[in-house]
Amino acid sequence: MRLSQFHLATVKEVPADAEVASHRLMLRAGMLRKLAAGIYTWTPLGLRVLRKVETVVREEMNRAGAIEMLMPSIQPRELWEETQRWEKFGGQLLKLKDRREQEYCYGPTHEEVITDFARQELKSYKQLPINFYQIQTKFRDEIRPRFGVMRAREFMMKDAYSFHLTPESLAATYGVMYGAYGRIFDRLGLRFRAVQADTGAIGGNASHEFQVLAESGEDAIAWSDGSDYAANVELAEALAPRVERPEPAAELQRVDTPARKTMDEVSTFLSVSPDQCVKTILVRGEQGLVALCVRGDHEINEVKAAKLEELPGASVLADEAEILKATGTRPGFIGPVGLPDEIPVIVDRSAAALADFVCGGNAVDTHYTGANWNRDARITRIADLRKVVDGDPSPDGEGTLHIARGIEVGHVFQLGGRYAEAMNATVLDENGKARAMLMGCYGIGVSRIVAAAIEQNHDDRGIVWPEPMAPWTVAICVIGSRNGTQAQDAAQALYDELTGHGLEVLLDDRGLRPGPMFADMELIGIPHRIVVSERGLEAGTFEYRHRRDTENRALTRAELMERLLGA
RNA sequence: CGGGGUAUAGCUCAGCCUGGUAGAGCGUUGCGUUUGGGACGCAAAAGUCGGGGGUUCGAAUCCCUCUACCCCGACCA
Repeated sequence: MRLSQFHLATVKEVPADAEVASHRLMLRAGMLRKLAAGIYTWTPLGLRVLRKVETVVREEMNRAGAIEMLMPSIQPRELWEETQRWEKFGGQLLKLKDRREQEYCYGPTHEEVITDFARQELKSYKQLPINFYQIQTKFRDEIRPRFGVMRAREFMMKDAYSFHLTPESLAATYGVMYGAYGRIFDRLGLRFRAVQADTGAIGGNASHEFQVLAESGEDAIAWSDGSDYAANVELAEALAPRVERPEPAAELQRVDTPARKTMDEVSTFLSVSPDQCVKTILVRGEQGLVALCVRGDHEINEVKAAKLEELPGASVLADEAEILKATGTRPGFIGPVGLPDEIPVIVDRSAAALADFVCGGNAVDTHYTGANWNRDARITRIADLRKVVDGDPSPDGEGTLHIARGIEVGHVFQLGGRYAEAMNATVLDENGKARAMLMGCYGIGVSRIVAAAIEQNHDDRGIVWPEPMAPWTVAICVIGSRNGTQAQDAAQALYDELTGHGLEVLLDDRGLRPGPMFADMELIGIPHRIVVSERGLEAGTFEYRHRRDTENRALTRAELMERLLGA
């Protein structure tokens, strides 16, 4: 590509509210233009990168035996009623009406559409297993879109759906997809981890997330330094402490703690370490209020809490009025001692191992000290309720957990029978009996990968693309082109030769001064840069510099070819 | 959904508190100089100050309202 014939749209300034590196750099490099909140135009430059990612994904999906297709982005309400997700999916579902008042949504995912397709197309177990995929624009009406395409509302996604007669077949395809995902992120040159994950709104059994490691990531992942265990913190199990609960040694005592509501305030005021305190929160589930207790230095894990049998369905934090009515106190002073009998008290494993602890006094401005389970406070049940923290033992018994941040770029699920059953998608088995199919689903955030790659690969001059994602592999910069055609001719010849070898080359023939030209090439992150100048030509060399280098090196044409084309 | 903020030239922003007829940098156009790390000079084009309403002799500026965008929170007591 001759740059004079392209639309390169780099800019010097970027809005003050572009916070993360990838967002700023994508705007500066002119890959993106914002159209509305969470909705972006991909410029010609941005699209080249997006296509690179798509290509790798497509090749690996095909290699793994998945079959590409394309489903509509607009989906009828009726289909979503069949799985009850028209209501359950929540505010992220963008709903639309046509001129006849028929209702639709813009697809945030395609389980319903593919299952509908499958129930019409697949009739026999002999057609199974089969795995369909598409690469397509999706829309989720995020509460707070941010960080550019990292958390956009409209985004590009690859989604695949497999169909099976048996759990063994599903597990086999799941394994194949898991392997394909690893290859995709390896090929793209990303540092990532596959972690055990919660299945969330989509539902199902086994599930892994593929997380690109980055400080700016919105997800927290727990990994063990003694094994290959890794899990989303939502899922990571917090083991019970190895020590037995000590015998009570202190008297239960009510103490005044005026206006000390938070754990920090209480522990400072009473000079007691937070790990000798119990904090209690009240949540309202479908069956009434439930008290959840964790140690003062721990936090409740909402995903784990939602799985408690005492809290079926949706639950929310109790409001002040409810708390006052049930306990006679306000938030900040709730404790397990003397709670009404009808409120179940679910205690985290670590909190349950405490003796002589501090907890809320169930009266405004008071706490208890010297409280003990059983003697002073009921335990309905002990459960794993808290988020794991750095330094916890690994759930597999090997090593210690650490917390890292990641950007979720892929997610694989074994969905099981849920959707096929709800939508009556069956095939006949060997005995001629109709059986609901089992499903797997496998997503990759194609546009998010572009942002994630930049988070991992940039410096103060701009983007440093992993080669497979770069918009071009080689940039040729011409210096002194106004003074004559010698350098221009040499650059053109070099361009022709490299292009002839199948390289994607960008020839900067804009005739700019060197400063702006180099700055642009570095900003947009082209891996290899060659400078063609009169000076070099006289010496019989070209000037070469890799994007990661800080020094130029003078190479002969042969040396240059060897470097770029391999031996 | 709650709270806060912003909206002024193509872009990034100042001006608003204290009302008096519109500014800067970058970019763009023309001419000249310059040509190895975001050059310089001269000249120029470019804004219904987000929309609507009000107060006032006079509104970018004060008030009301609508819209869009951004930030924080919305389960840690």
